[in-house]
Amino acid sequence: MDSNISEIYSLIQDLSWYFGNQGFDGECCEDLSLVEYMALKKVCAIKNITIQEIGAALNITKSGVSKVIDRLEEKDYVLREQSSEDGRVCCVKPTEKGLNAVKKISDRYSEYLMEVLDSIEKDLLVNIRDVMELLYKAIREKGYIK
Amino acid sequence: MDSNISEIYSLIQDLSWYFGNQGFDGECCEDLSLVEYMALKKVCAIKNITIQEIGAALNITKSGVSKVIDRLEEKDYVLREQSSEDGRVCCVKPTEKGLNAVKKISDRYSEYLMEVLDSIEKDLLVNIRDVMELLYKAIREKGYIK
DNA sequence: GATAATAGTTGATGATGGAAACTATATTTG
DNA sequence: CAAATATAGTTTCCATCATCAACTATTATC
Repeated sequence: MDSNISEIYSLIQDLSWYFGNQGFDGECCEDLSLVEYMALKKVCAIKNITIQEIGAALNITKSGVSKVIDRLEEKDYVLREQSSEDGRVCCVKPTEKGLNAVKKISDRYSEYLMEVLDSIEKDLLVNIRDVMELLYKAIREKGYIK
Repeated sequence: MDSNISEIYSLIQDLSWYFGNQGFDGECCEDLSLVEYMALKKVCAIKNITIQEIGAALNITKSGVSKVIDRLEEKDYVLREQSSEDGRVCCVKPTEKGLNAVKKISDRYSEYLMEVLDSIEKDLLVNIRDVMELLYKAIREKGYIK
């Protein structure tokens, strides 16, 4: 086992903890939980996304997604709409409030990251982005660990 | 706002989702939840760690940690021991089973990562590790986002 | 048209984390 | 040294939230 791999794994895990539920504090995110925010991001990113698509993207059951969308709809971040092509399908769209919230939270986190990476040189920053991108794409292609 | 920062933020968040609760599946991890595993890792890494130290490391309350340790102790992954120096303090130690579990799970994830990073060159791997390390250290120094 | 398949919702249940009250021990103070 | 205060950890109550299985509504198949 390449020791670099073990170290990378451990670093990702610890990093993930910071950006997971424990690091994601209600205060900086309006009234959104992490999963609500993740779902909202998908809704904003993909036009007319369905319940099951959100579930596939976030690795949660359709039942779980349905309730997340309930909450988001109740708080006026998204709207449900029946698909005109298939009456069984529920298309989810962001409201103006939803779009704004995603932007605001994203900005807040970026600002935090900017402070964190303050002393780091520009070209190294590009390198970080490239590395993260490569890593994420590879993992996404591979799918969730089973 | 440097667009690299926004992209890095977004990548970390998505990556974190994979390695957070949603990607951490009971099947590959004995009977441990993510928080249980994270706590167990701390217990294995730091000799005679206390409840509050675990809480500080994982950003959860002492009440929460107490219950996580309850579960870990019940499943025989850790032991509680009263500190000889201060009777109020509870030192937590891993059992043999606990040590083995951490190793096994860590290996399982590393194996997954190895498959993911299969096609990547050795020197780029070192680069990835360095970047992740830099990022993690910077974030840890900064503390949790508030 | 009847049957099967599919998308989404709902009710019951279980896991789990936080706040506040509580216990036990240690430290400070008069 | 006894009382008051502080601290570490536990427990109780409660809120959140995800899953499973059953259900509804719609579409596809035969």
